[in-house]
Amino acid sequence: MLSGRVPVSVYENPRLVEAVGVIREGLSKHITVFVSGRCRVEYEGRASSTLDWGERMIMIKSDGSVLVHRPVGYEPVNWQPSGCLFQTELTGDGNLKIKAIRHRPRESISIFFDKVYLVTVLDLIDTGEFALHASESQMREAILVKPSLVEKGFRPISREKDLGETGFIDVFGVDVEGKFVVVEIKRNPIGKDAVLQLSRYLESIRKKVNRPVRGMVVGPELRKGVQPLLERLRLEYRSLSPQKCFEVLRREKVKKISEFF
Amino acid sequence: MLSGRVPVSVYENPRLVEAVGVIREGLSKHITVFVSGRCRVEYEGRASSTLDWGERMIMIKSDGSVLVHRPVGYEPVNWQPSGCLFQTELTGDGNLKIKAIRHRPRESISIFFDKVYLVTVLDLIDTGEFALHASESQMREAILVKPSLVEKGFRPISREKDLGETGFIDVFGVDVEGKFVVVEIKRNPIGKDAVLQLSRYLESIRKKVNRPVRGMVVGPELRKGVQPLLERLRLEYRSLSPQKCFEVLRREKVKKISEFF
DNA sequence: ACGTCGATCTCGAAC
DNA sequence: GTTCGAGGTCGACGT
Repeated sequence: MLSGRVPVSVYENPRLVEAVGVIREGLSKHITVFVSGRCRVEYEGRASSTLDWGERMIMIKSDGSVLVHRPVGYEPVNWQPSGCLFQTELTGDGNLKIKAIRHRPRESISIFFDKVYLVTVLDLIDTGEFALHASESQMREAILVKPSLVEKGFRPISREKDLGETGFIDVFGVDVEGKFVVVEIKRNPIGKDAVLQLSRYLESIRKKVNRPVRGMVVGPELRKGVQPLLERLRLEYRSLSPQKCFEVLRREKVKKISEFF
Repeated sequence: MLSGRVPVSVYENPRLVEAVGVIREGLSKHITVFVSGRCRVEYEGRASSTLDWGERMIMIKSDGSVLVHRPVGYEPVNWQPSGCLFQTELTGDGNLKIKAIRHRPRESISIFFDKVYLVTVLDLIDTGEFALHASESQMREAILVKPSLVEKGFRPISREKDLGETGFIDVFGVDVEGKFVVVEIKRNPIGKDAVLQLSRYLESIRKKVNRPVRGMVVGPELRKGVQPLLERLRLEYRSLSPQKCFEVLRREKVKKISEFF
């Protein structure tokens, strides 16, 4: 913790005029302001909305983003993405008004409080790294690191091959007999859409190369009803879980570090 | 306010063991718990993620949803949708652990605090109505109320017509000359995807009716490059803003009320 | 239960 | 700057 920094300051049941001062000061310092109280909200922009009086929580972050949260629900009922400018004031009829405006697109939300239960000003420091594992691109990485995840003897030639209008191929390679293999990777259960997409890719490639090309979908499982479609289109399926790929990449990382020393 | 209800209770810089008690009590009462402190987060489920140590804000709502917010960014860095079950405890190495588990899909997040700056328990009541104006379905409503928004003499026949595998038509009707008109409504600028979708709908309908059918996209504007595609496919465009539709519906509402009295 | 579609989607990358 | 696609998308609605 930095010397002298007070991470959290709390103001309980402030008068509205006091709350205005605290909120303005927090916003001017570009730190986080958390307000709870009775309010109504108006939004005007890409759409427009009104939210009648009720008790809620408002979070204003240092990057100028705003969240209005009801007591239930994962999503904020009203919000503003980062980059807002703020006006905080007492209105003529004695409410506390916070207005957040952004440009491009031009939109604003106005929050009117007639009672504030709590204002918290938070000066937080967060440099911790966030890492999401086993995404679709990481599954591709894992296959390039360890091609046998697809099948024994598989050798990748290129990744993310551009087919022009048709789209991209996840992995393109040759099998143990030298036949081309087009691999379509999915992190989620494979549906008909993915199979048809692969089918379109194959059609595009077969036009160009004029020799046998295998098509393979790779993912954690097949949705039901997809197997017959695969057979009809003469495509193949290889089971591969994101977790397995994560393991492969983790081992590779360890290997690289031990080679380095 | 309900007699005796204390909307907000604040605990500043509690010892972790005290924080455990307060959080458990809040969760058991199914009210909102807000925690700020130094923490790390692990997620395991559809994907997996790790978030290293840093100072953040955690919101746990009465419906069992969880949000982990960094000091910047509109979106939570980690979260859990509603319906979670919770375990709150001190770990062997003296951290405060909050674990939120949900089933279908099976996933969990674990939040480990080594310092808690603030625990706030909020017993909020929020019955205020939320109204969003000028959605896509409201644009359809407006067209049914006032068909001339599409063009003079247009008469709607049906809405949300099912085309089986192809999808749905927003509005289907006849023009002043009795020709069929298929209307595709968009609240946002119209891109190629919407035009191609309309084109597929038309193809499907023309097979069935075997007489002239006009296709029209209706929305606030055309994305650039879409005009040539419209011309090539012999489709039409009619400008209509969500705001205009909102106005039409508002006037209709006023009219209905005045007819009632 | 599963699948499709819209969203004040948000966010990031590519062009 | 705009456009395009992915997301632990979420949430609503229909089957």
